Amino acid sequence: MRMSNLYMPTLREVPNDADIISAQLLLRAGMIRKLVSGVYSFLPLGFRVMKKVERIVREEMDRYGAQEVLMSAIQPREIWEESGRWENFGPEMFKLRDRHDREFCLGPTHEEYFTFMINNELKSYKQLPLNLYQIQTKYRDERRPRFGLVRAREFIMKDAYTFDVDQEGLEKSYNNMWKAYESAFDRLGFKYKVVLGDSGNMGGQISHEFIAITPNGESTIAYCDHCDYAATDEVAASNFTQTISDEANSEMEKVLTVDIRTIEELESFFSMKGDRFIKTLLVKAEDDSRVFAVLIPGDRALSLIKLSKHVGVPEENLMMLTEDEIYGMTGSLLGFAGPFGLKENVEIIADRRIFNIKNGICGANIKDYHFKNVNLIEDDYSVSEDLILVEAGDNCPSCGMALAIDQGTEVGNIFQLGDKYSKSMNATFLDKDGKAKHFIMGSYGIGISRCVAAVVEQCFDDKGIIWPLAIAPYQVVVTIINTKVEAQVDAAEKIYEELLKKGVEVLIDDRNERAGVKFTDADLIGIPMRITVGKVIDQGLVEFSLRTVGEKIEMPIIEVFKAIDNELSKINR
RNA sequence: CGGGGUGUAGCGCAGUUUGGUAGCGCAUCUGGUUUGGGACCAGAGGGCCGCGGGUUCAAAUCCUGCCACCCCGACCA
Repeated sequence: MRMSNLYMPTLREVPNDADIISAQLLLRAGMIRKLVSGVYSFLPLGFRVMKKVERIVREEMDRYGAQEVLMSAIQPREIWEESGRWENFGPEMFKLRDRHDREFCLGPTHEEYFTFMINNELKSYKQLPLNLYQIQTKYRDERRPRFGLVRAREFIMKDAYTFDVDQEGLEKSYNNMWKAYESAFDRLGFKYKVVLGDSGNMGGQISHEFIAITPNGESTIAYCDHCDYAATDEVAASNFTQTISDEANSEMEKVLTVDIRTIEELESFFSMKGDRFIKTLLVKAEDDSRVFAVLIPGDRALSLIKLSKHVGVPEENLMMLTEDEIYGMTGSLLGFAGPFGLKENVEIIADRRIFNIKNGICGANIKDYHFKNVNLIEDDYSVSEDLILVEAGDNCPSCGMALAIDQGTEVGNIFQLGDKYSKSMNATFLDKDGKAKHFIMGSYGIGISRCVAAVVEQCFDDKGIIWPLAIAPYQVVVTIINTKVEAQVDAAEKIYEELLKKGVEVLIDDRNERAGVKFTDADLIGIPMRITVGKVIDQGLVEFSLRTVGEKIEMPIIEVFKAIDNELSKINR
C-alpha cells in the first residue's frame, strides 16, 4: 500500500474525550473514529488489525471443532420472552419496533436465538455434541460507555454456544474451548490470566474469565504466583490471619463520637487499628423484600457476590442503602450503624471473623455514638465463612502463599450454562432411551474489538503503538527519506515490489513529507519493521529497525530481506 | 439514574467575569524556499459560537428550556 494514497488521518493532539491510552492512540493513529458515545468506526489500519484478530480467533475456534455461522443481529421479542430476559436484561438492551409495531431488539448476546434454532432443528442425541460460533456486531446500551473500545455500546464479539447431552459432555466442550482460547490469546501477543469467574445467579455453575493484564483495567483479579490459583476479586476467597488480642472481655460502653463516621476517623479517634472495628453495612434486595445488616471486620471491604450467595439474592438485585433508608432502618445516620437495636425485619449477617475481635468497636445506631468493648457471640447471627473482598497479601486458598492483586480487561469468558436456557425455553432432544431431555449448554465469548484495545493497552511507548507482528496492520514500512532523490525512490520502489512479491504486508511511505513526519507516523501507527532508504543508498545500504527496539542498523539490501524473513518466522501460527 | 464539568473552524484551545462586526496554534489549499525525527516565508479558504425561546438598539457573552459529550458514583461482557 502506498501511504500517499492511504486513508490514515493521524492526529497530532489527543482528542479531548479519549479517556484511556488505547483510545487515545487508536484515534491519533487514524485507526478508529467515534461517532457518538460508545460507538466507533474502524478506518483502514484499525480494520486490518481487527480482521487479523478475528482471523486468529476463527482459526483457533475451527481448529477446536467449532463451526462458524452468522445469526441475525435483529431478534424478535418473542424468543426473549421465553427465557424471561426481555424484562430481565433491562435497559441495556437496544429495543426497536417495526412498522407493524412488532418489537425487536438488537442482539446483546445470542443464547436465546441459538437455543431456539437448535430446538427447532436438532432432535436426536446422535447429532450431539455441537459447537457453533459467530463473529458479529453486538449491541448493549451501556449505562455509561467509556474507555474507548473497552466499554462500547456497539462492539464486535465472537460468541460460541455448545450443546451436549449431559454435564460430562459439557465439561469436555468447556475444556476444549478453554484450550482454544489459550491458543488464540497466546497468538494475539498479550499477557493475560485465566481466572475463576462469578457463577452469578446461575446456581453455582462454573465460569472462567480471560483477563488481559492492563494497569487501568476495570476488572480486579487476585492470583497466586506460587500455584495456579486465580479468581476475580469478588469471588476470590479471602483468607487472612487476624491479630487476636488476649485481653479479657470488658463491659460494653457507649462512647460519644461526634461526627466520627468512617473507619479512618474512628481509627484515629480511638487510636486503634481498623481490625478492631466491626463494620456494619446495610444492603437490601432491590424489591425491598429483605434488608441485611452485614458485619465485617472494619479494615475490609464487602463482596456483594459472596453476600449474594449467602442470602440467595442475585447480586444484581442487591444494593447498598441510601442515607435516608439507613435512617429508616437504624434510626441513625450513615456512619453510626451497628448490630444492636436495628428494626426487626433487618437480617443480620456476620462474617465469622468478627467473632475473633475482642473488645471491639461498632456503631450504636444513635447519631454520634459508638459502642466500645463489644464482644459478639456467634450463636446470635447468621454466620458466613467469607463475605469479604480479597486483598493483596491474603493467603492463597490453594497453597497458602500470599496472593497478589492486578488490574485487567476481560477479553474472554467461558460459562457452563447447564440447562438454564434449554429449560426455560423448553429445548429438548431425544436421548438413547427415547426420552426428551434438555440440552446441556455452554456459552463462550471473546470481545474482538476489546482485544484490539487490550493489546494497545499493553503495547505502546511515548511515540505510539507497538503492534505485535501477528496483528500489525502492516508488517513493514519502507520509508523514503527524500522523494526528490531519484536513487532513493528507485531503490525503495524495488524493495517494495520485492516484498510484495514475497507476500509481505508492506507500506511504502512515498509521501512528499519531511523525514521527521514519516518517522513519527510510522512510530505512531506501530509498524513492527521499518526499512529506511536514505543517503547511504549510494553505497547500496539501507537501514533496518524494529519498532520494539528503535535502533537503526545499516545493511545491504539483500540482508534486509533476510532480517525480515527472520522476524516473520517468529510469528506463532 | 444522582452529583459535577464542558460545548466556539477537521483537531486542540482563547474570548463569556464587564454585551459592541469571531480569534490563536495545528491541519487544509496556492506559490516559493526546503528535505534524516512533526520545516520556513507569503497568501487563501473554512464558523447557525450545541439547539430553541427570552432580555436588549445590540448576545458566543445575560436569563431560560432542551440536547450532546466528559468526569465521579451506582451498575455491568
